[in-house]
Amino acid sequence: MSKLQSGNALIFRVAIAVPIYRLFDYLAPDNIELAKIKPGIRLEVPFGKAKKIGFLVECVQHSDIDIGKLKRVERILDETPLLSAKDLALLHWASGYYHYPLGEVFSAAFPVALRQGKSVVIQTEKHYALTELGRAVDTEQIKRSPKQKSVLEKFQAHSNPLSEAELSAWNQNWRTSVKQLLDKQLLQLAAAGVAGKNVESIIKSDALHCNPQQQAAIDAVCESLGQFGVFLLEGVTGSGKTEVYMQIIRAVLERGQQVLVLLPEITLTPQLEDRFRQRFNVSIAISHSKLTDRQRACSWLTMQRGECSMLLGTRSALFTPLKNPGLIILDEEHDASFKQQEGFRFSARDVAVVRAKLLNIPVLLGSATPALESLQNVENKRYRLLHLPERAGIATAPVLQLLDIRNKRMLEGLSEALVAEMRKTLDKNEQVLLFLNRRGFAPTLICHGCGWVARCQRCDANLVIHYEVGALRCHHCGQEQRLIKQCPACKTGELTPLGLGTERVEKVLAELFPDKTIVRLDRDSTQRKGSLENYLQRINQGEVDIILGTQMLAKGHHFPNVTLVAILDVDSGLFSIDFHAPEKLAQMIVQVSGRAGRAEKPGRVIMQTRQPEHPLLTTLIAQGYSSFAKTALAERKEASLPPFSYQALLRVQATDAEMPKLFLHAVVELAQEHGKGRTLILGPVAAPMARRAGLYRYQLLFQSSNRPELHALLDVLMPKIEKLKQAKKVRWSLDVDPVDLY
DNA sequence: AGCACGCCGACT
DNA sequence: GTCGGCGTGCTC
Repeated sequence: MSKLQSGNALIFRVAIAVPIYRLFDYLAPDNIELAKIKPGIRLEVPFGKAKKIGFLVECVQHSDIDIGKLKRVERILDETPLLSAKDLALLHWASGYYHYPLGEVFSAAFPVALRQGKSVVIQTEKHYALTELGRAVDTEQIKRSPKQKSVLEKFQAHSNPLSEAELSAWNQNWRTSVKQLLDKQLLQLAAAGVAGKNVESIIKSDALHCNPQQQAAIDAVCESLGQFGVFLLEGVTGSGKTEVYMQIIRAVLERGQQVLVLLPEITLTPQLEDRFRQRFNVSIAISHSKLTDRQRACSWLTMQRGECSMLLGTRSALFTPLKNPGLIILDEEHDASFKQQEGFRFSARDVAVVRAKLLNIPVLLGSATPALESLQNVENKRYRLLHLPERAGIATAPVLQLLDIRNKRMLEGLSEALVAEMRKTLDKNEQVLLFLNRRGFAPTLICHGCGWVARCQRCDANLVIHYEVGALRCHHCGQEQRLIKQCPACKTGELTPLGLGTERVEKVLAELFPDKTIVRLDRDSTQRKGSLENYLQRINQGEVDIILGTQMLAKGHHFPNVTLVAILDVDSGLFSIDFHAPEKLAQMIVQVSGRAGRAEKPGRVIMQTRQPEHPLLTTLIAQGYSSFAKTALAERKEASLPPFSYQALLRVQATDAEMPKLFLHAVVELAQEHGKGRTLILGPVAAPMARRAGLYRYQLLFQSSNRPELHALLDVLMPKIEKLKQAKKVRWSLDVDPVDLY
């Protein structure tokens, strides 16, 4: 009976956001207009006991499941798909490449509200504009309400409407004032600014003059508008990358097309946003994790509808649909935060390239320190290199030098030579920036009497001393306990802090330079909202003499008054088991050195090292990043490491100490049954930190010189891994093209 | 992932 | 005698 019916039944194949490597078949709803049913539309379907939102993948005539057992689609949520056929193809590709369930990939592409099935007519963001009255009124007339006055001045300073997001970015408490100004008819609701074709309406302020290399880069990308091409824009800090971006963006906007700009971190969005807003007269949508779901949904929808021509966002904004795509820019393309580190572990850089290919548009990758993969792609002629070799204007590049600290007396991580250099700089009323990538006071608390060390209960790691809050903290699981005074093992020995953290350096700096203002910038000192901005402002106003900080200093912020940068402990990056470490270290050194100096006051970078002959350091200093990259790539090739081979890392963790290993042994067995071809299977081995947050961790590395072969093996393996009985007792995930191996 | 079903310890 | 622990299995 069911077989007879199956001949003409209409079946929907649906992707649902569950961690299952399979689609689900449903009976089509009754009375549907088949012409309107397109892949990508959202559906509400019964799933187990609950209802879920699914995405239509295809309509078919036949199901492998007995037709009598199929449930019926409850509701069709979209008239038309929210994603284009090309973007749907992108999601299919990503699901296949990252071996991640299609439903989850779809889910990641949609904003929260839409993946929960909300209607697309949801509140789009309101925009406000001055009325005629508001334009004409003198703000002095309302000086008795200073908040309203400042809001009105904000509007008068901008010629175009302001969105809720822009107002929130400017001042958190704008709503009351705006409401009062609306009541006074000084403000009105406005339509969002749409990209015009007319030049006057796009450009607000003039372009800067470009040097020939900048112009060549602009021309190269502009000639490629309307077709696929990958451009790697390599230029040091101050070489004028942003100006190149803006002039290309202008050309795209003039074609009436949209631009997607991706940045690695939220802290960098306001800076670029400001520069874009000063230049362009179009509305700019923003999308990053610090915005509310509603704000993100709004950005997504306005781009999808073509109501906005520019989107500035982080990794997760990559999948935002574009009604009229023209260009993708990915700034700081080497940055590891473009790789999602849990769940759907995609690389925004690599997916952006595939997306540009599908959309037939150019993609522009920018960096002062390109990823080795990207440089190899230049070598392969897959990417085209656009080089900006000098600092724009008259700025000169900082000088890098090694400071040999072997057998030198050290004062809490500072050599006498460095302190002397700091004094010289400070005496000239210039600022000093010290870089140490370890927060807290000291990374180890050891007993001088018996050798006991404060260890984390839940991780294979030492607890870090945080004197300021009187605590011992684990930087891996967040566990915290009171700082103890007496050794719990021998009860007699003296507890001594071992090693160096920013708190400790701050303390010694205060002793060495009692009359100088010191600011420490790390995760602990900038936790309060707005405090980083506050410090940065004080630094650039010259109220600060010495800046001390971690990784967070390496990105984006520029300190023109800093003329001396010191990297206190460059050696800790030289000896890592991860083959990516030298690349990361070189990038960090170049990025940090880019923070300093300006035209008339060039910066100097001192690196304290006990490895002054280390080839990484000497090559980087004597010949620059490009030469370092060549050497590093040659080493990778010699060792058959990426990008000369392809990797996927299977990670496992469990509360049970033995299960992860047993699970991976079962996986190896599966792979052997299937014939692994030329793919190497390395492991199982314990993860470099074998226990973390109470979980035991193991991993298995797949590596092949042939990418299709590797993926063919994973294609067969994944559904089988999912069905392994051991799989239910562990948490496992596959990381394709891993960027850190632990 | 959720959410049920299903067999073994401390409670009104 | 039940409430509920989380082991195991399933979702079209």
